[in-house]
Formats: sequence, structure tokens, C-alpha cells
Amino acid sequence: MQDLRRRLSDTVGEAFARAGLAAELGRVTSSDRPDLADFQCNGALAAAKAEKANPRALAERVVAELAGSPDLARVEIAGPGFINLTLTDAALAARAAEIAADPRFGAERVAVPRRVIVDYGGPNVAKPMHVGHLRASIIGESIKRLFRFRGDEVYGDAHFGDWGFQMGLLIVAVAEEQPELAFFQAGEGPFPAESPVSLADLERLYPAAAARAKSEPEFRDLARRATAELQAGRAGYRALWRHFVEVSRSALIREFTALDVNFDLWKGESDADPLIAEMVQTLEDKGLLVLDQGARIIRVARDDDKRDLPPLLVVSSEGSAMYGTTDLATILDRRRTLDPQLMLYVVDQRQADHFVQVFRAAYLAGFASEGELEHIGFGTMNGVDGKPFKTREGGVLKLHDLISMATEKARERLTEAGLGAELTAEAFEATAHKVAVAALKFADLGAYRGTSYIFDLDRFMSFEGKTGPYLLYQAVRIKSLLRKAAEAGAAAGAIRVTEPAERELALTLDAFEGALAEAYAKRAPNLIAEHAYRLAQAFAKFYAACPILSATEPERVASRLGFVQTTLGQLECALGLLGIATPERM
RNA sequence: GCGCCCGUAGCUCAGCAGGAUAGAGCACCAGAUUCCUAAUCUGGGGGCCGUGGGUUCGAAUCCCGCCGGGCGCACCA
Repeated sequence: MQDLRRRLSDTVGEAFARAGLAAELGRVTSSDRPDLADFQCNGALAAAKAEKANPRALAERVVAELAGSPDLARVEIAGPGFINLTLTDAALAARAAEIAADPRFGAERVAVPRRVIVDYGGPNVAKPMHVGHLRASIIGESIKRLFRFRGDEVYGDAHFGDWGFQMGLLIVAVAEEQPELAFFQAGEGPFPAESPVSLADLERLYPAAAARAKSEPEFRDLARRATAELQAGRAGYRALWRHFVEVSRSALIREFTALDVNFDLWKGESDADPLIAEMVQTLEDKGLLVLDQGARIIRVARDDDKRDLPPLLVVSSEGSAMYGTTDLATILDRRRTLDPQLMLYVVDQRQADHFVQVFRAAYLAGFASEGELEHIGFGTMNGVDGKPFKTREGGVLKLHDLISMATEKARERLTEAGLGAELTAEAFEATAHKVAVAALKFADLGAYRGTSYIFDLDRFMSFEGKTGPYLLYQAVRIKSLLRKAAEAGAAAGAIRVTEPAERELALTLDAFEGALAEAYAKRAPNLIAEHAYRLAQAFAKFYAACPILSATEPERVASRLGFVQTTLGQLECALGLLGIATPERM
């Protein structure tokens, strides 16, 4: 069940072929001039360039071949040779009816599903999530949902940062504060089952230790040795480390759940550790490892590189694994377990070079084929001053505090609207939370992921304009209308298209598939956000222009209720792909 | 220094497989409600698309230079 754009592309493509031109030129797009037509084809212009012919004359030939197409009310040539296509109301109504009957609201599936791992979120042991994690979580979650909806078999992996130097830092920090702990004794244990540290301890110890490591080489070396010993399997360190991981993970899951971000896999960097020794041997056997300044590296530069790409560091001069090492071993691990056809890394754009290094190393080692690994980079979130987001005191804002701020603002707005009186305290709180999450997510996903954006809570939380709350409002208004319809015993029926607002709504509903297809191809959720907003707007127009329950004829009520129901379904579907849930009232 | 990204309306951002009059939201101005959530809708003003060249019948979009901003450049992730 294709969308109108695809069907028209086929029709017009055939007309191009019959006119002796390339069928690919028949590509149809939605009209740039909705006042003139529904769709357009610019193929005659491209054909004219190739054939050195008059574009209007070529367009005439194509249009002649289109004569008699039953769905087209008008076919016109405009300007230098645009072919403008206008559908009949009946064809539009038929398509709307298809969408209404479709549990996928007009969206298609990929022809050949792939197994895909989306690696996102990037939480770390001992580090509370901060605003920097917001984008990775929001964008990754949306891409995961989009790929899954398109029909791929998708696994979201949190890829927990639970290995490497920061663990050594924590171990020496705890050892310094509580040297009497059993964990620091040699031997195989047993070791205490209770964690000697709380989340607050970890959050206090880690930044202090990280800062000290920068200024005190002795301390840094101590931590490096601890890291190496942990990775070598020292039992006490392992036992202590497991406590760090558990304390951190349970806190992180709470944070992610608040954002409606859910992972299928909580694999950590440590899971790749058992593979490292073997992997290093394999890399050695393949002749990829080179000893350089005491470290073992893989050279990944290529002749046609425009700059000097540093090698991938596989084993540090201390003998420990680096994040590139675990990333590489993780690819090997995934190859052996899930064997995905695609791995998407939703990570800050600033790590682009790192991923180029890791991916090339993986290709060289034969752990993946060219094109199976993809870095989905994103820009930073900046403050209203245009600089990376900071708290008023200049520190990094915790994600938890950010969500609290947004929720508080949502409560204020809802109270202003008098919603507090209508809902139970519990329902009010749930709604406020939904509004807050919608505001944050829509603001983030509304902009193209690659560019940085300015975080302005007041703007995001506005109930007017291109915001999450506006979209929720439209959905809520529809739900309210449908409740009234149910009370009145009115039901949706055959869809008819008569009013201009109905035409526009039908065309917008049809555009869902195109938006999703492009969002999928470009890994760009902002296109879904854009569609959701257009749909909400088209509905608002329809709602203002067309009486629904109070329409005079029962057929019209039924038809319009069909539009209403379908709009709600597609809107909630689109918002769902953005990770946004709608409340019942607001 | 080398490389990557960005520069579009007062502000925040789309558009960039070249194509008609460059769009949206906010802000500003003017309207609309006996009726389904007006937290809405309608209309209006506002732009040498950073800049200078080039390719093309046609450039915000492609190529080159320059200016301005952000970021990255192995033993932290």
C-alpha cells in the first residue's frame, strides 16, 4: 500500500517512458505551490538538460501520455516546465480511507529487514547523567523506535561505561578513604556482599579523583596500575567494581525510565573484556598491530585521507585496554552473538575521529564489512548565550535536575490553565511529567541532530507554536472530542473529501510515509517531528473550519470522525516514534 | 598548523539528490469565539540565504577563495 507520491511517481514515470524519456525522471514530490497543485514533477527540466531540448515541449509530451489517468483531476504545465498534478477528491478520499483502516497509519515496512544494534545513551559508572546525555538518549531512543517500526529487528544497547581508567581511579579513591576494607586484600575472598559506597559517594569520589590524576602523576600511575590489575582479574578489585556497577546502574535505570528511554541490552564495556586477549592475538596474527612508543597500535590512515588520522591505540604502554579497544572488542562480541547487519552509534559528533579509527580497525580485522558501522553524530546543547550548557554557577547540570526544572514549569502552566482542579493529584503529576518530557524531546528532535541547539526552557515549555506541549494539546483536544462522540453515540464512517481543510488534512496524512522513509534513510528524527507538527496544524485548521459532531448530515459526521480518529492515531504514532507519550487531558 | 561542522527574517530553526514568489515558530500589527479544549484559527509587515568568484538556461543548494563562530587532532571517554 504505497503513498500517493510513490504511486504518482510510478504513473508519471511510465508516462516519461512512453514519451521516450527515462522513467526515473518521473519522480514526483509534494507541491511547492499548494495553491496550484497537490504534487509536482520537475523531470521535464532535467530531461531538457540531458537532451538539450525545450523543457516545456518535453513536458507537453509527458502530459499527453498522462491523459486519462483516473485519479488526476488536473495535469498542468507551469513555469519553465513543471508538471503540476492535482488529485480528484475521490482519489484523496480513497487514500484517506486506506490510512484510516491501516494499523500502521499509512506507513510501510522495509523490504528486507535487517538486524540492527543501536548503541546510545552512553551512561557511565559513578558519573551522574548530565545534560550531555540528554541528546544521546533522546535521539538514540527515537532512532531505535523508528528502525523497529520500519520492520528491522532492533536492539538498543546502553553500552555502559563500566571499564577502563575511571574504574582504577575509583578503586584508589576508595582505598585511600577506607583502606581497611577487605576488597583491598589479596586473595580470592570472599568479599562483602554489601556495597561500601553509595551513589553519593561515587559521585563525590570520582570527580575529585579525576582532577587529582591530572595534577598528580603519582596518583595517576597508581590508578593506572589499579585499572590494569582490575582488568587482569584481581578478585578484590572485581568484587568492589561489581558494587560500583550495581549502585550506578540502578540509579541510571531510574533516570532513563523517567525519560521513557528503555534498553534491550545493558551490555557494558566490561562484557567485551574477556574477548580482548584473544582479539589482540588475532590482530597480532593478522599483522595489524604495531609497537609504537611502548603502546600497541593499529595504523588506520589511508592514502586518500585529507589529514593525518592518528592510529587506534589497542594496548596502552601500561598494558591496559583503552576505550577504542573495548569498542573494537564489542564489535567482535556483537558479531559473534547477534551478528547484526548494521550497528549505529548515537554519540556526540566530537567523537567522529574516534569512530573512524575504530570502524577502520574493525574492517581491517574483518569484524565487520564496510558500511555496517555508522556513527550517528549530534551537536551539543548550548545555553542561551550560545556556549555549552552550564548551570548558573558554571557547573554541569545533572539530567535529573533538568527534568525536575521542566516538570516544575509544566506544573505551573497546567495550574494556570486550571487543570489542577479537574484531576487527581496523581493524574496531575503524571500529566506534568508527560508535558515536561514532550517539551524536552520535541525541542531536541525538532532540530537536525547534526547541528547544535540552544536550550531555552521557557521557549520549549510554551504551549504555543512549534513545541511538544502544543502537539500534546492537539492530541488531547482530539481525545476529548472522541469522548464526546462516544457519549453521543456517533461513530466514524466512510471518509469523504469536500472542504479545502479536508483536502489538506488528507494530503498531510498521506505524507507520513514519505517523512518516515526519509527520516529512516537519513537517520534524522527531526523529519518525524516536522511531520507531526504539520499534521497537528492541518488538524487544527480542519477543526476550526469543519464542524464535526455538529455537522448537519450523519454521513458528514461519520466522515469527519474518521478523519479525527485517523489523525489521532497517526499523531500518536509519530509522537511515539519520537519517544513522546500523550496524556488524556491537559 | 591540519581536518570536520556551522553562518538563512529582530530571535530560534527548517530547506541544501539545483528549479516557480526562500519557509516555520516566537516576537510585532490587525482580525475571528451563541458551537466539539481560543493552550486555537485567519491575515499582514519583516530576508544582498556571511562574503567574493566559478559551473549552469537557472544556485540558499554544487565547486574554489576569503571572513566569522564551534569542535577535533593516540596512552581520559
